Amino acid sequence: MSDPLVRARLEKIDALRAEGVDPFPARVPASERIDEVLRRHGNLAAEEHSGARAAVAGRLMARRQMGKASFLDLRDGSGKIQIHAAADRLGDAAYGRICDVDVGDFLHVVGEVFRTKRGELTVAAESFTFLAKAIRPLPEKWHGLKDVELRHRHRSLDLISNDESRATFVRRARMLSIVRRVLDERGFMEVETPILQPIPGGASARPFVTHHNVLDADLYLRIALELYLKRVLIGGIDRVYEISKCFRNEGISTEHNPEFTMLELYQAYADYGDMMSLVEDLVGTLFREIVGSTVVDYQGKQLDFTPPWRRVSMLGAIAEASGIDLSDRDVAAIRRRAKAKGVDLPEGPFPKLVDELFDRFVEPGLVQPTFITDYPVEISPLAKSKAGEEGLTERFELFVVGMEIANAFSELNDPVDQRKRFEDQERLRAGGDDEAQRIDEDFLFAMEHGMPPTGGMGVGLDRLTMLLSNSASIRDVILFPALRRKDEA
RNA sequence: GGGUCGUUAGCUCAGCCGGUUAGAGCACCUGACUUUUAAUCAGGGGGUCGCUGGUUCGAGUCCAGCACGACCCA
Repeated sequence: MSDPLVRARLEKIDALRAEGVDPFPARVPASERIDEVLRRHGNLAAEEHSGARAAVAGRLMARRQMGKASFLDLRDGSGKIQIHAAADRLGDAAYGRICDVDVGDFLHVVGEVFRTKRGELTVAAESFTFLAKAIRPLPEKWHGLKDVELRHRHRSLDLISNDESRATFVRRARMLSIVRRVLDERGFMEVETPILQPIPGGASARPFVTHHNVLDADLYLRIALELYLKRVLIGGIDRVYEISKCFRNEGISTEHNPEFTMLELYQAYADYGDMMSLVEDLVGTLFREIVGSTVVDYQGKQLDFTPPWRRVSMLGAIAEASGIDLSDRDVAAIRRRAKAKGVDLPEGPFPKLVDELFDRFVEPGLVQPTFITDYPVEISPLAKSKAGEEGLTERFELFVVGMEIANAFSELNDPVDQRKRFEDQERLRAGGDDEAQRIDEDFLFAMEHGMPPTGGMGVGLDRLTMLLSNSASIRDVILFPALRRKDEA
Protein backbone atom coordinates (compact mmCIF):
# COMPACT_ATOMS: atom_id res chain seq x y z
CA MET A 1 0.00 0.00 0.00
CA SER A 2 1.41 3.32 -1.01
CA ASP A 3 -0.89 5.52 1.08
CA PRO A 4 1.47 7.42 3.41
CA LEU A 5 -1.02 7.31 6.30
CA VAL A 6 -1.20 3.54 6.01
CA ARG A 7 2.54 3.20 5.64
CA ALA A 8 3.15 5.21 8.81
CA ARG A 9 0.83 2.97 10.79
CA LEU A 10 2.37 -0.22 9.42
CA GLU A 11 5.70 1.14 10.64
CA LYS A 12 4.12 1.66 14.07
CA ILE A 13 3.12 -2.02 14.10
CA ASP A 14 6.75 -2.97 13.43
CA ALA A 15 7.88 -0.64 16.21
CA LEU A 16 5.38 -2.18 18.67
CA ARG A 17 6.62 -5.68 17.84
CA ALA A 18 10.23 -4.54 18.26
CA GLU A 19 9.33 -3.43 21.81
CA GLY A 20 7.73 -6.81 22.51
CA VAL A 21 4.13 -5.53 22.29
CA ASP A 22 1.73 -7.74 20.34
CA PRO A 23 -0.42 -5.34 18.23
CA PHE A 24 -3.11 -8.03 17.89
CA PRO A 25 -3.09 -10.01 21.16
CA ALA A 26 -5.32 -13.08 21.39
CA ARG A 27 -6.35 -12.63 25.00
CA VAL A 28 -8.12 -9.64 26.54
CA PRO A 29 -8.07 -8.75 30.24
CA ALA A 30 -11.50 -8.73 31.88
CA SER A 31 -13.54 -5.57 31.34
CA GLU A 32 -16.99 -4.10 31.90
CA ARG A 33 -19.35 -2.58 29.39
CA ILE A 34 -18.87 1.18 29.36
CA ASP A 35 -22.55 2.00 29.94
CA GLU A 36 -22.42 -0.16 33.08
CA VAL A 37 -19.47 1.84 34.47
CA LEU A 38 -21.23 5.13 33.65
CA ARG A 39 -24.42 3.93 35.30
CA ARG A 40 -22.67 2.71 38.46
CA HIS A 41 -20.87 6.02 39.03
CA GLY A 42 -23.63 8.27 37.72
CA ASN A 43 -24.07 10.13 41.00
CA LEU A 44 -20.44 11.19 41.52
CA ALA A 45 -20.17 14.96 42.03
CA ALA A 46 -17.78 17.10 39.98
CA GLU A 47 -14.13 16.57 41.04
CA GLU A 48 -15.23 13.69 43.29
CA HIS A 49 -13.18 10.48 43.16
CA SER A 50 -14.98 7.17 43.56
CA GLY A 51 -12.16 5.24 45.18
CA ALA A 52 -13.24 2.35 42.92
CA ARG A 53 -11.42 1.04 39.87
CA ALA A 54 -12.94 0.08 36.59
CA ALA A 55 -11.62 -1.87 33.60
CA VAL A 56 -12.94 -0.88 30.17
CA ALA A 57 -12.15 -1.90 26.60
CA GLY A 58 -12.96 -0.07 23.39
CA ARG A 59 -11.92 1.90 20.35
CA LEU A 60 -9.99 5.16 20.75
CA MET A 61 -12.25 7.78 19.13
CA ALA A 62 -10.50 11.05 20.04
CA ARG A 63 -7.50 12.44 21.85
CA ARG A 64 -6.97 15.82 23.53
CA GLN A 65 -3.34 16.06 24.47
CA MET A 66 -1.67 18.67 26.69
CA GLY A 67 1.95 17.78 27.11
CA LYS A 68 2.35 15.36 30.00
CA ALA A 69 -1.37 14.61 30.26
CA SER A 70 -4.08 13.62 27.75
CA PHE A 71 -7.79 12.98 27.61
CA LEU A 72 -8.90 10.05 25.43
CA ASP A 73 -12.40 9.05 24.36
CA LEU A 74 -12.92 5.29 24.43
CA ARG A 75 -16.03 3.75 22.84
CA ASP A 76 -17.47 0.25 22.95
CA GLY A 77 -20.81 -1.05 21.68
CA SER A 78 -22.61 0.31 24.73
CA GLY A 79 -21.26 3.83 25.06
CA LYS A 80 -18.34 6.21 25.38
CA ILE A 81 -16.17 7.08 28.38
CA GLN A 82 -13.33 9.54 28.87
CA ILE A 83 -9.87 8.33 29.92
CA HIS A 84 -7.37 10.58 31.66
CA ALA A 85 -3.75 9.59 30.97
CA ALA A 86 -1.02 11.42 32.90
CA ALA A 87 2.72 10.87 32.92
CA ASP A 88 3.00 11.05 36.71
CA ARG A 89 0.40 8.32 37.22
CA LEU A 90 1.37 6.00 34.33
CA GLY A 91 5.12 6.68 34.36
CA ASP A 92 6.95 8.34 31.47
CA ALA A 93 7.48 5.13 29.49
CA ALA A 94 3.84 4.00 29.59
CA TYR A 95 2.62 7.55 28.95
CA GLY A 96 4.85 7.68 25.87
CA ARG A 97 3.36 4.42 24.63
CA ILE A 98 -0.25 5.57 25.12
CA CYS A 99 0.61 8.73 23.14
CA ASP A 100 1.61 6.48 20.22
CA VAL A 101 -1.83 4.85 20.12
CA ASP A 102 -3.75 6.08 17.08
CA VAL A 103 -7.39 7.11 16.91
CA GLY A 104 -9.14 3.95 15.67
CA ASP A 105 -7.00 1.53 17.72
CA PHE A 106 -8.46 -0.65 20.47
CA LEU A 107 -7.33 -0.39 24.08
CA HIS A 108 -7.99 -1.90 27.50
CA VAL A 109 -7.67 0.58 30.37
CA VAL A 110 -7.73 0.13 34.16
CA GLY A 111 -8.04 2.99 36.62
CA GLU A 112 -10.03 4.87 39.24
CA VAL A 113 -13.32 6.43 38.19
CA PHE A 114 -13.73 10.14 38.95
CA ARG A 115 -15.63 13.13 37.64
CA THR A 116 -13.69 16.07 36.17
CA LYS A 117 -14.35 19.65 37.19
CA ARG A 118 -16.14 20.04 33.85
CA GLY A 119 -18.44 17.21 34.97
CA GLU A 120 -17.41 14.28 32.79
CA LEU A 121 -17.05 10.78 34.25
CA THR A 122 -13.48 9.70 33.57
CA VAL A 123 -11.18 6.76 34.19
CA ALA A 124 -7.79 7.86 35.57
CA ALA A 125 -5.61 5.36 33.73
CA GLU A 126 -3.23 3.39 35.95
CA SER A 127 -2.37 0.86 33.25
CA PHE A 128 -3.43 -0.01 29.73
CA THR A 129 -3.11 -2.88 27.28
CA PHE A 130 -2.99 -2.61 23.52
CA LEU A 131 -5.81 -4.68 21.96
CA ALA A 132 -5.76 -4.08 18.20
CA LYS A 133 -4.21 -1.71 15.67
CA ALA A 134 -5.99 0.17 12.88
CA ILE A 135 -3.94 1.03 9.83
CA ARG A 136 -6.38 3.42 8.16
CA PRO A 137 -7.72 6.68 9.62
CA LEU A 138 -11.38 6.93 10.57
CA PRO A 139 -13.69 9.33 8.71
CA GLU A 140 -13.77 12.95 9.81
CA LYS A 141 -14.61 13.25 13.51
CA TRP A 142 -17.05 16.14 13.19
CA HIS A 143 -18.82 15.73 9.84
CA GLY A 144 -18.52 11.94 9.78
CA LEU A 145 -19.05 10.02 6.54
CA LYS A 146 -21.60 11.97 4.50
CA ASP A 147 -21.18 10.64 0.97
CA VAL A 148 -24.22 8.39 0.49
CA GLU A 149 -22.39 6.06 -1.83
CA LEU A 150 -19.50 5.57 0.60
CA ARG A 151 -21.93 5.03 3.48
CA HIS A 152 -23.59 2.17 1.61
CA ARG A 153 -20.41 0.67 0.21
CA HIS A 154 -18.51 0.88 3.51
CA ARG A 155 -21.22 0.34 6.11
CA SER A 156 -18.65 -0.32 8.86
CA LEU A 157 -17.42 3.27 8.57
CA ASP A 158 -20.99 4.58 8.39
CA LEU A 159 -21.84 2.78 11.65
CA ILE A 160 -18.68 4.06 13.35
CA SER A 161 -19.19 7.67 12.40
CA ASN A 162 -22.95 8.24 12.02
CA ASP A 163 -25.05 7.81 15.15
CA GLU A 164 -28.32 8.11 13.15
CA SER A 165 -27.33 5.15 11.02
CA ARG A 166 -26.61 3.05 14.07
CA ALA A 167 -29.92 4.19 15.62
CA THR A 168 -31.80 3.07 12.51
CA PHE A 169 -30.45 -0.47 12.78
CA VAL A 170 -31.15 -0.52 16.52
CA ARG A 171 -34.76 0.35 15.68
CA ARG A 172 -34.84 -2.36 13.06
CA ALA A 173 -33.68 -4.94 15.61
CA ARG A 174 -36.27 -3.74 18.13
CA MET A 175 -38.98 -4.00 15.46
CA LEU A 176 -38.08 -7.64 14.76
CA SER A 177 -38.02 -8.42 18.46
CA ILE A 178 -41.42 -6.77 19.10
CA VAL A 179 -43.03 -8.45 16.07
CA ARG A 180 -41.89 -11.84 17.36
CA ARG A 181 -43.09 -11.05 20.88
CA VAL A 182 -46.54 -9.89 19.76
CA LEU A 183 -47.06 -12.89 17.48
CA ASP A 184 -45.70 -15.36 20.02
CA GLU A 185 -48.09 -13.92 22.65
CA ARG A 186 -50.98 -14.56 20.27
CA GLY A 187 -50.02 -18.20 19.86
CA PHE A 188 -48.21 -17.98 16.53
CA MET A 189 -45.29 -20.31 15.89
CA GLU A 190 -42.23 -19.22 13.90
CA VAL A 191 -41.02 -21.64 11.23
CA GLU A 192 -38.47 -21.75 8.43
CA THR A 193 -39.35 -22.81 4.90
CA PRO A 194 -37.21 -23.28 1.78
CA ILE A 195 -35.42 -20.38 0.13
CA LEU A 196 -34.50 -22.63 -2.80
CA GLN A 197 -37.72 -23.69 -4.47
CA PRO A 198 -38.48 -25.79 -7.55
CA ILE A 199 -41.52 -23.60 -8.31
CA PRO A 200 -41.40 -19.98 -7.13
CA GLY A 201 -44.93 -19.20 -5.93
CA GLY A 202 -47.04 -16.95 -3.76
CA ALA A 203 -46.59 -13.72 -5.71
CA SER A 204 -46.42 -12.29 -9.20
CA ALA A 205 -42.75 -11.47 -9.73
CA ARG A 206 -39.66 -12.50 -11.68
CA PRO A 207 -37.45 -14.89 -9.70
CA PHE A 208 -33.70 -15.41 -9.54
CA VAL A 209 -32.67 -18.78 -10.97
CA THR A 210 -29.87 -21.01 -9.76
CA HIS A 211 -28.85 -24.60 -10.38
CA HIS A 212 -28.35 -27.62 -8.17
CA ASN A 213 -25.47 -29.62 -9.62
CA VAL A 214 -26.12 -33.02 -8.03
CA LEU A 215 -29.87 -32.93 -8.72
CA ASP A 216 -29.09 -31.34 -12.10
CA ALA A 217 -32.16 -29.17 -11.60
CA ASP A 218 -32.86 -25.46 -11.75
CA LEU A 219 -34.04 -23.98 -8.47
CA TYR A 220 -35.49 -20.53 -7.81
CA LEU A 221 -34.91 -18.15 -4.92
CA ARG A 222 -38.29 -17.64 -3.32
CA ILE A 223 -40.36 -14.59 -4.22
CA ALA A 224 -42.75 -15.11 -1.28
CA LEU A 225 -43.26 -17.40 1.71
CA GLU A 226 -46.93 -18.10 1.09
CA LEU A 227 -47.32 -21.54 -0.41
CA TYR A 228 -45.00 -23.29 2.05
CA LEU A 229 -46.50 -21.56 5.08
CA LYS A 230 -49.94 -22.71 3.92
CA ARG A 231 -48.66 -26.28 3.72
CA VAL A 232 -47.56 -25.92 7.36
CA LEU A 233 -50.94 -24.49 8.30
CA ILE A 234 -52.72 -27.37 6.57
CA GLY A 235 -50.49 -29.62 8.67
CA GLY A 236 -52.15 -28.27 11.80
CA ILE A 237 -49.72 -25.51 12.88
CA ASP A 238 -52.67 -23.21 12.47
CA ARG A 239 -51.07 -19.97 13.66
CA VAL A 240 -47.78 -19.75 11.85
CA TYR A 241 -45.32 -17.09 10.71
CA GLU A 242 -41.93 -16.64 9.11
CA ILE A 243 -39.62 -13.62 8.96
CA SER A 244 -37.12 -13.98 6.19
CA LYS A 245 -35.58 -12.74 2.97
CA CYS A 246 -37.43 -12.97 -0.33
CA PHE A 247 -35.87 -12.24 -3.69
CA ARG A 248 -37.27 -10.54 -6.77
CA ASN A 249 -35.30 -10.08 -9.94
CA GLU A 250 -36.56 -6.60 -10.65
CA GLY A 251 -35.54 -2.95 -10.53
CA ILE A 252 -33.71 -1.21 -7.71
CA SER A 253 -35.10 2.02 -6.28
CA THR A 254 -35.59 3.90 -3.04
CA GLU A 255 -38.42 1.44 -2.31
CA HIS A 256 -37.06 -1.76 -3.88
CA ASN A 257 -34.08 -3.94 -3.06
CA PRO A 258 -33.68 -7.29 -4.89
CA GLU A 259 -33.55 -9.08 -1.55
CA PHE A 260 -35.91 -7.83 1.11
CA THR A 261 -37.31 -9.01 4.42
CA MET A 262 -40.88 -10.25 4.61
CA LEU A 263 -43.08 -11.20 7.48
CA GLU A 264 -45.83 -13.59 6.48
CA LEU A 265 -48.35 -14.99 8.91
CA TYR A 266 -51.37 -17.28 8.62
CA GLN A 267 -54.13 -17.62 11.19
CA ALA A 268 -56.76 -20.36 10.84
CA TYR A 269 -60.39 -19.56 11.65
CA ALA A 270 -59.80 -15.90 10.75
CA ASP A 271 -60.39 -13.70 7.70
CA TYR A 272 -59.03 -10.53 6.13
CA GLY A 273 -60.95 -8.36 8.57
CA ASP A 274 -59.03 -10.03 11.40
CA MET A 275 -55.82 -9.32 9.50
CA MET A 276 -56.71 -5.62 9.39
CA SER A 277 -57.12 -5.56 13.16
CA LEU A 278 -53.91 -7.53 13.60
CA VAL A 279 -51.79 -5.22 11.46
CA GLU A 280 -53.32 -2.14 13.14
CA ASP A 281 -52.41 -3.59 16.54
CA LEU A 282 -48.97 -4.71 15.46
CA VAL A 283 -47.94 -1.48 13.74
CA GLY A 284 -49.54 0.61 16.49
CA THR A 285 -47.51 -1.29 19.09
CA LEU A 286 -44.31 -0.80 17.09
CA PHE A 287 -44.77 2.96 16.87
CA ARG A 288 -45.73 3.30 20.53
CA GLU A 289 -42.79 1.23 21.79
CA ILE A 290 -40.09 2.36 19.35
CA VAL A 291 -41.02 5.96 18.51
CA GLY A 292 -43.14 6.69 21.57
CA SER A 293 -46.20 7.82 19.62
CA THR A 294 -48.55 6.70 16.86
CA VAL A 295 -48.34 10.19 15.34
CA VAL A 296 -44.94 10.64 13.71
CA ASP A 297 -43.02 12.78 11.27
CA TYR A 298 -41.97 11.06 8.06
CA GLN A 299 -39.89 13.15 5.64
CA GLY A 300 -41.75 16.30 6.58
CA LYS A 301 -45.20 14.68 6.55
CA GLN A 302 -47.15 13.97 9.69
CA LEU A 303 -48.44 10.38 9.69
CA ASP A 304 -51.10 9.14 12.08
CA PHE A 305 -50.97 5.41 12.79
CA THR A 306 -53.61 5.54 15.50
CA PRO A 307 -56.16 2.81 14.65
CA PRO A 308 -58.56 2.40 13.00
CA TRP A 309 -57.19 3.30 9.58
CA ARG A 310 -59.18 4.39 6.57
CA ARG A 311 -60.69 1.56 4.50
CA VAL A 312 -61.72 2.04 0.89
CA SER A 313 -62.43 -0.44 -1.89
CA MET A 314 -60.07 -0.46 -4.83
CA LEU A 315 -62.72 0.39 -7.45
CA GLY A 316 -64.23 2.97 -5.11
CA ALA A 317 -60.83 4.61 -4.59
CA ILE A 318 -60.27 4.78 -8.36
CA ALA A 319 -63.73 6.26 -8.96
CA GLU A 320 -63.14 8.80 -6.19
CA ALA A 321 -59.69 9.86 -7.40
CA SER A 322 -60.20 9.74 -11.17
CA GLY A 323 -63.96 10.11 -11.59
CA ILE A 324 -63.94 6.99 -13.76
CA ASP A 325 -66.52 4.32 -12.90
CA LEU A 326 -65.33 0.72 -13.29
CA SER A 327 -68.18 -1.18 -11.70
CA ASP A 328 -69.57 -2.62 -14.94
CA ARG A 329 -66.13 -4.13 -15.84
CA ASP A 330 -66.81 -3.21 -19.47
CA VAL A 331 -63.34 -2.61 -20.91
CA ALA A 332 -64.49 -0.70 -23.99
CA ALA A 333 -66.85 1.50 -21.97
CA ILE A 334 -64.19 2.22 -19.35
CA ARG A 335 -61.70 3.24 -22.01
CA ARG A 336 -64.35 5.60 -23.50
CA ARG A 337 -65.07 7.14 -20.07
CA ALA A 338 -61.36 7.65 -19.48
CA LYS A 339 -60.93 9.22 -22.91
CA ALA A 340 -63.72 11.66 -22.08
CA LYS A 341 -61.61 12.74 -19.07
CA GLY A 342 -58.53 13.12 -21.24
CA VAL A 343 -56.92 9.86 -20.04
CA ASP A 344 -55.51 7.45 -22.64
CA LEU A 345 -55.55 3.91 -21.29
CA PRO A 346 -53.34 1.15 -22.73
CA GLU A 347 -54.83 -1.87 -24.48
CA GLY A 348 -55.45 -4.84 -22.23
CA PRO A 349 -57.92 -6.70 -20.07
CA PHE A 350 -59.86 -5.28 -17.11
CA PRO A 351 -57.24 -5.88 -14.40
CA LYS A 352 -54.59 -4.08 -16.43
CA LEU A 353 -56.83 -1.01 -16.65
CA VAL A 354 -57.49 -1.19 -12.92
CA ASP A 355 -53.78 -1.44 -12.22
CA GLU A 356 -52.98 1.50 -14.49
CA LEU A 357 -55.66 3.75 -13.04
CA PHE A 358 -54.76 2.81 -9.47
CA ASP A 359 -51.05 3.55 -9.94
CA ARG A 360 -51.81 6.82 -11.69
CA PHE A 361 -54.62 8.30 -9.63
CA VAL A 362 -54.80 6.59 -6.26
CA GLU A 363 -51.43 5.35 -5.02
CA PRO A 364 -49.55 8.68 -4.92
CA GLY A 365 -52.34 10.18 -2.80
CA LEU A 366 -52.30 7.43 -0.17
CA VAL A 367 -50.25 9.27 2.44
CA GLN A 368 -51.96 8.31 5.70
CA PRO A 369 -52.22 4.56 6.41
CA THR A 370 -55.03 3.26 4.22
CA PHE A 371 -56.46 -0.18 3.53
CA ILE A 372 -57.35 -0.65 -0.13
CA THR A 373 -59.80 -3.58 -0.22
CA ASP A 374 -61.60 -5.93 -2.61
CA TYR A 375 -59.10 -6.53 -5.41
CA PRO A 376 -60.14 -8.04 -8.76
CA VAL A 377 -59.95 -11.82 -8.77
CA GLU A 378 -57.69 -11.91 -11.84
CA ILE A 379 -54.80 -10.34 -9.90
CA SER A 380 -55.53 -12.25 -6.68
CA PRO A 381 -55.20 -15.96 -7.53
CA LEU A 382 -54.68 -17.04 -3.89
CA ALA A 383 -57.51 -15.00 -2.32
CA LYS A 384 -61.05 -16.09 -1.54
CA SER A 385 -63.79 -14.59 -3.70
CA LYS A 386 -66.02 -12.05 -2.03
CA ALA A 387 -69.52 -13.38 -1.45
CA GLY A 388 -72.10 -11.50 -3.49
CA GLU A 389 -69.53 -9.36 -5.33
CA GLU A 390 -68.78 -10.89 -8.69
CA GLY A 391 -65.12 -10.72 -9.70
CA LEU A 392 -63.78 -9.35 -6.41
CA THR A 393 -61.80 -10.98 -3.61
CA GLU A 394 -61.51 -10.58 0.15
CA ARG A 395 -58.14 -8.89 -0.05
CA PHE A 396 -56.51 -5.70 1.14
CA GLU A 397 -53.24 -3.92 0.77
CA LEU A 398 -51.99 -1.38 3.28
CA PHE A 399 -50.50 1.79 1.80
CA VAL A 400 -48.54 4.53 3.56
CA VAL A 401 -46.90 7.49 1.76
CA GLY A 402 -47.62 5.75 -1.54
CA MET A 403 -45.76 2.59 -0.50
CA GLU A 404 -47.31 -0.85 -0.26
CA ILE A 405 -46.59 -2.05 3.28
CA ALA A 406 -48.84 -5.11 3.69
CA ASN A 407 -50.93 -7.46 1.58
CA ALA A 408 -53.56 -9.79 3.07
CA PHE A 409 -56.43 -12.10 2.10
CA SER A 410 -59.09 -14.34 3.34
CA GLU A 411 -57.11 -17.25 1.94
CA LEU A 412 -58.59 -19.33 -0.84
CA ASN A 413 -59.10 -22.81 0.64
CA ASP A 414 -61.28 -24.42 -2.06
CA PRO A 415 -58.87 -26.74 -3.92
CA VAL A 416 -61.08 -26.94 -7.02
CA ASP A 417 -61.25 -23.14 -7.29
CA GLN A 418 -57.53 -22.90 -6.53
CA ARG A 419 -56.72 -25.27 -9.41
CA LYS A 420 -58.88 -23.20 -11.74
CA ARG A 421 -57.14 -19.98 -10.62
CA PHE A 422 -53.74 -21.56 -11.28
CA GLU A 423 -54.92 -22.64 -14.72
CA ASP A 424 -56.03 -19.07 -15.46
CA GLN A 425 -52.57 -17.87 -14.43
CA GLU A 426 -50.98 -20.54 -16.62
CA ARG A 427 -52.92 -19.18 -19.60
CA LEU A 428 -51.60 -15.68 -18.87
CA ARG A 429 -48.10 -17.13 -18.71
CA ALA A 430 -48.60 -18.85 -22.06
CA GLY A 431 -49.78 -15.49 -23.37
CA GLY A 432 -46.44 -13.93 -22.48
CA ASP A 433 -46.94 -12.69 -18.90
CA ASP A 434 -43.74 -13.92 -17.23
CA GLU A 435 -44.91 -12.68 -13.83
CA ALA A 436 -47.99 -14.93 -13.88
CA GLN A 437 -48.04 -17.65 -11.24
CA ARG A 438 -47.36 -21.32 -11.92
CA ILE A 439 -49.34 -24.43 -11.02
CA ASP A 440 -47.88 -25.94 -7.86
CA GLU A 441 -49.23 -29.51 -7.78
CA ASP A 442 -47.64 -30.32 -4.44
CA PHE A 443 -49.38 -27.32 -2.87
CA LEU A 444 -52.71 -28.34 -4.43
CA PHE A 445 -52.19 -31.90 -3.15
CA ALA A 446 -51.86 -30.53 0.38
CA MET A 447 -54.93 -28.29 0.04
CA GLU A 448 -57.00 -31.16 -1.37
CA HIS A 449 -56.69 -32.81 2.06
CA GLY A 450 -58.57 -29.90 3.60
CA MET A 451 -57.53 -26.39 4.61
CA PRO A 452 -59.40 -24.45 7.29
CA PRO A 453 -60.73 -20.95 6.59
CA THR A 454 -57.70 -18.73 7.14
CA GLY A 455 -56.61 -15.13 7.20
CA GLY A 456 -53.08 -14.48 5.93
CA MET A 457 -50.85 -11.46 5.56
CA GLY A 458 -47.46 -10.39 4.28
CA VAL A 459 -45.67 -7.31 5.61
CA GLY A 460 -42.65 -5.62 4.05
CA LEU A 461 -40.40 -5.10 7.05
CA ASP A 462 -37.79 -2.97 5.27
CA ARG A 463 -40.41 -0.39 4.34
CA LEU A 464 -41.88 -0.56 7.82
CA THR A 465 -38.39 0.19 9.16
CA MET A 466 -38.24 3.22 6.85
CA LEU A 467 -41.41 4.56 8.49
CA LEU A 468 -40.17 3.73 12.00
CA SER A 469 -36.81 5.44 11.45
CA ASN A 470 -37.87 8.32 9.16
CA SER A 471 -35.60 6.98 6.40
CA ALA A 472 -36.12 8.23 2.85
CA SER A 473 -34.58 5.22 1.11
CA ILE A 474 -34.77 1.45 1.60
CA ARG A 475 -30.96 1.52 1.32
CA ASP A 476 -30.82 3.35 4.62
CA VAL A 477 -32.52 0.47 6.46
CA ILE A 478 -30.69 -2.46 4.83
CA LEU A 479 -27.15 -2.89 6.14
CA PHE A 480 -25.73 -3.97 2.80
CA PRO A 481 -28.07 -2.83 0.01
CA ALA A 482 -27.60 -3.99 -3.57
CA LEU A 483 -25.17 -1.71 -5.42
CA ARG A 484 -23.61 -1.78 -8.82
CA ARG A 485 -20.15 -3.21 -8.84
CA LYS A 486 -17.42 -0.62 -8.76
CA ASP A 487 -13.76 -1.53 -9.12
CA GLU A 488 -11.77 0.31 -6.54
CA ALA A 489 -8.10 1.02 -6.42
C1' G B 1 -35.34 3.33 -20.33
C1' G B 2 -35.46 9.21 -20.30
C1' G B 3 -34.09 13.90 -17.87
C1' U B 4 -31.42 16.91 -14.19
C1' C B 5 -27.41 17.21 -10.84
C1' G B 6 -22.90 15.34 -8.72
C1' U B 7 -17.67 12.82 -8.54
C1' U B 8 -11.19 17.69 -6.33
C1' A B 9 -6.15 15.01 -0.27
C1' G B 10 -7.94 9.33 4.20
C1' C B 11 -12.78 12.42 5.52
C1' U B 12 -15.85 17.24 4.99
C1' C B 13 -15.68 20.92 1.37
C1' A B 14 -13.91 25.72 -1.64
C1' G B 15 -11.90 26.52 -6.50
C1' C B 16 -14.91 33.11 -10.13
C1' C B 17 -15.10 34.32 -17.19
C1' G B 18 -10.18 28.65 -19.41
C1' G B 19 -4.37 31.48 -17.44
C1' U B 20 1.58 31.28 -12.41
C1' U B 21 3.28 25.93 -8.39
C1' A B 22 -4.95 23.31 -7.14
C1' G B 23 -6.67 25.59 -1.53
C1' A B 24 -9.12 25.23 3.61
C1' G B 25 -10.75 22.45 8.03
C1' C B 26 -10.36 17.63 10.31
C1' A B 27 -6.92 13.53 10.32
C1' C B 28 -1.37 12.70 9.96
C1' C B 29 4.08 14.28 11.25
C1' U B 30 7.45 17.82 14.37
C1' G B 31 7.65 21.24 18.55
C1' A B 32 5.13 23.77 23.12
C1' C B 33 1.53 22.72 26.84
C1' U B 34 -0.64 18.10 33.50
C1' U B 35 -8.53 19.06 33.79
C1' U B 36 -9.57 18.78 28.03
C1' U B 37 -14.74 18.28 25.43
C1' A B 38 -14.45 19.63 17.42
C1' A B 39 -8.60 21.42 23.27
C1' U B 40 -5.16 25.48 21.93
C1' C B 41 -0.58 27.65 19.62
C1' A B 42 3.67 27.34 15.92
C1' G B 43 5.64 24.68 11.79
C1' G B 44 5.48 20.51 8.04
C1' G B 45 4.15 16.45 4.64
C1' G B 46 0.09 14.59 1.69
C1' G B 47 -3.42 15.35 -5.12
C1' U B 48 -4.02 10.04 -11.53
C1' C B 49 -9.10 17.03 -9.90
C1' G B 50 -13.91 9.54 -11.42
C1' C B 51 -12.10 7.30 -16.47
C1' U B 52 -11.23 7.95 -21.87
C1' G B 53 -10.99 11.11 -25.81
C1' G B 54 -11.63 16.08 -27.99
C1' U B 55 -11.35 21.72 -28.44
C1' U B 56 -7.37 25.24 -27.12
C1' C B 57 -1.03 28.45 -27.02
C1' G B 58 -3.02 26.66 -22.25
C1' A B 59 -8.34 22.37 -19.26
C1' G B 60 -9.99 20.86 -12.25
C1' U B 61 -12.80 24.58 -15.28
C1' C B 62 -15.42 23.96 -22.09
C1' C B 63 -17.36 19.57 -25.36
C1' A B 64 -18.38 14.13 -26.19
C1' G B 65 -18.52 9.16 -24.50
C1' C B 66 -18.19 5.82 -20.36
C1' A B 67 -18.41 4.36 -14.93
C1' C B 68 -20.59 5.12 -10.21
C1' G B 69 -24.12 7.79 -7.27
C1' A B 70 -28.41 11.22 -5.95
C1' C B 71 -33.12 13.18 -7.35
C1' C B 72 -37.31 13.37 -10.72
C1' C B 73 -40.17 10.99 -14.65
C1' A B 74 -41.94 6.36 -17.29
